Amino acid sequence: MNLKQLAKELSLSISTVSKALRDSHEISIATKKKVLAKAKELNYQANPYASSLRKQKSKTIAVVIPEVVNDFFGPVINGIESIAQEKGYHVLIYLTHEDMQKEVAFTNILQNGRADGILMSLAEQTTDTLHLEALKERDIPLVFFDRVADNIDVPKIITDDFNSSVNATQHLIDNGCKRIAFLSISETLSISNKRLNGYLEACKTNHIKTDNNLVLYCTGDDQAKKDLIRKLLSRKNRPDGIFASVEKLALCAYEICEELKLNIPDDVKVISFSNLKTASLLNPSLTTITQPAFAMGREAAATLFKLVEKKGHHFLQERTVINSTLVARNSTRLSAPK
Amino acid sequence: MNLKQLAKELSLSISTVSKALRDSHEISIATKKKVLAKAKELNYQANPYASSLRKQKSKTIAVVIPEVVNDFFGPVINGIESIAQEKGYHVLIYLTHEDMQKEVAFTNILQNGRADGILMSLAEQTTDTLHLEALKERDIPLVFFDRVADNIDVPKIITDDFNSSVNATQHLIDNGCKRIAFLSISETLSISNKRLNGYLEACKTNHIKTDNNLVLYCTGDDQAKKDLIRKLLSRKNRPDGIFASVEKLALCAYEICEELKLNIPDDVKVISFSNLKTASLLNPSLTTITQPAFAMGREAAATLFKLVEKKGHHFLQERTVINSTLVARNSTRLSAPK
DNA sequence: TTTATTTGCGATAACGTTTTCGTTAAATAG
DNA sequence: CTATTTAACGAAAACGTTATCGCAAATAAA
Repeated sequence: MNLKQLAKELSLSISTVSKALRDSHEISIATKKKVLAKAKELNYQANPYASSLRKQKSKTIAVVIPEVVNDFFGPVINGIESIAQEKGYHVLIYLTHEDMQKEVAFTNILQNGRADGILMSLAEQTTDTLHLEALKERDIPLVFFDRVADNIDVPKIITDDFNSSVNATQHLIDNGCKRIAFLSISETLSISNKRLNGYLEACKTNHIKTDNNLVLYCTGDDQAKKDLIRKLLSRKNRPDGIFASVEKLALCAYEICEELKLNIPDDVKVISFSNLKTASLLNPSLTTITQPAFAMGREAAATLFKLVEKKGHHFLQERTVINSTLVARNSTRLSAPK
Repeated sequence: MNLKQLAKELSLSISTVSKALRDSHEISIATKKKVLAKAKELNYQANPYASSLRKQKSKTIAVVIPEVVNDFFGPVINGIESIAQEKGYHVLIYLTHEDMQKEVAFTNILQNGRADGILMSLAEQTTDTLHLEALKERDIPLVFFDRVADNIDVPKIITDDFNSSVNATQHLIDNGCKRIAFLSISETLSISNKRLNGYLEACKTNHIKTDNNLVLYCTGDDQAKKDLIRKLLSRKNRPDGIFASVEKLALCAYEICEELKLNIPDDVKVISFSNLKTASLLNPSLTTITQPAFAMGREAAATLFKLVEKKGHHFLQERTVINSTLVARNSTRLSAPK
């Protein structure tokens, strides 16, 4: 069922039917009604590809993220999707699995207009940003969230990584930690470094010794991450506090502690950036810095749509910060003195 | 940058360039090389909408699921996406949020050829299936997974719901439960009923009394679900075992137990269909029936592509069953006799 | 040499929309 | 009563591909 057939059924021209369906003022109300009725009767649906081709707009956005089985990216997608639904947009999803090669491949694919805009959170491994510049050059609307590329001049939706990290570290210190390890995911990612800097700052303020051996860059697969953490916690002078910059690392730490029979929080306290739904049900419940994932998703999508719809293109804030909140639970509870 | 411009640069016709890019045998190797080189140089990317319009194929599949913040649907998406990536397909995602109206809206939208095929898992609330029949009528390839519509004649990827439920119930009984409650999500969904029947069967076999009051249909939002469970666990003759048919209900039960100061597993044992990554880290660790989510996603996608590519259309198995595994943990641990 | 066949390429017609322009007839203005 | 505008519609040209032809020239077969 296409316009041609519909037009024939109505004994009208294609253009009239098309205009009627789009509620053009050129068409009389009477014909509009007839057309609408017939369209509904025959269950006519415009071909999206013909439409997109002609209008050079696809009503589609692309979301490029590292993974989806994740209590941060999941709610972000919810946020994005909720706005997209309101606007009648479609959402394409691309998972990099933390692989920069895939990220590059996706951005290349997305240079051909398949999506009207792109929402993106970088892979751990992403170091250079040529592929992102290419998108910028092609003038494809782009918005980063969470894991942003600082050097690319597009809107970014982030949380207050530095301050949150200061607070998290302070929280560990306040609860008695003297030797705190920081678990990072990347040496290059801006978000990692901001969090690291917050940690370093808080240590400095509190005259806590920082040590390169206490900063772990946990890359690779789960096993590799766990091996690193196991080594850290097996040292003679192991840390008494762990600050995980992402959720997965906190869970790895939990598993290793169980394996090594280390008690959380008595032997080692754990705090993490995390949106884990089950944080309060863990053994022990996990103290988290919870990011406003859903809000970030909504904000990112809303910002992207402003770009796509070219309204005040140049007045968009470069970066939008939505604060995280620290939720203290048992994994950082003050231990009774021995 | 389009074919026309590329052709002009090469002093060739549009059709020659097009064929060269698609590696047609009609074109000499020499020209092919020239064309490929120029295309790479000018970073030419075919317009996907023009292509789709012409070929009546979009290289896109749609995934319609209830939610994404979920340790079952998340891995399923991974599975789907992994196959889609191999095949060079794009993935559209639509979230129903368990709302049948949205499910209907999405299926209507997807009747216009935007996607070459659809993967779907029904919403809790989905009762009638007219919207699904419509898809079938339009001959749009469709594959169900997990939450399937039994009466629609398309391939279905499921787990052994009945047997798994029998085993789960038996596990509770073996560990001392005499009075087991079943938490369901829907009165109509086929998957819910299969799981319920497995539970009923096991109870019958073991001469355990079943009682309508022990079967809870937990619909509505989280609060509503919790209210129902709270009421269940506050009864004078409360159950000593809970079988949650989905993960979320197990988590609600955990929260209510904490609220009511009920000890798991001593006061009440809990088992659940669940793919929770943190199941082993919970307090207490949760006994689960773990579904092969990733494999189901891959299988569903692979099946869909067979339909889309029309190879042996009619020889596809109606239903593919991939077994779940029961992982016993502390939430069902045999309690010491009082 | 003549006749077939193959090789390599170009013109052109779709695919189903949207949109710009005409074109007519009726309504309004002068 | 003419002149001009407006209202309502249709014809046709895009949008960027792909695929079906057609057509030479080159090669092979007779």
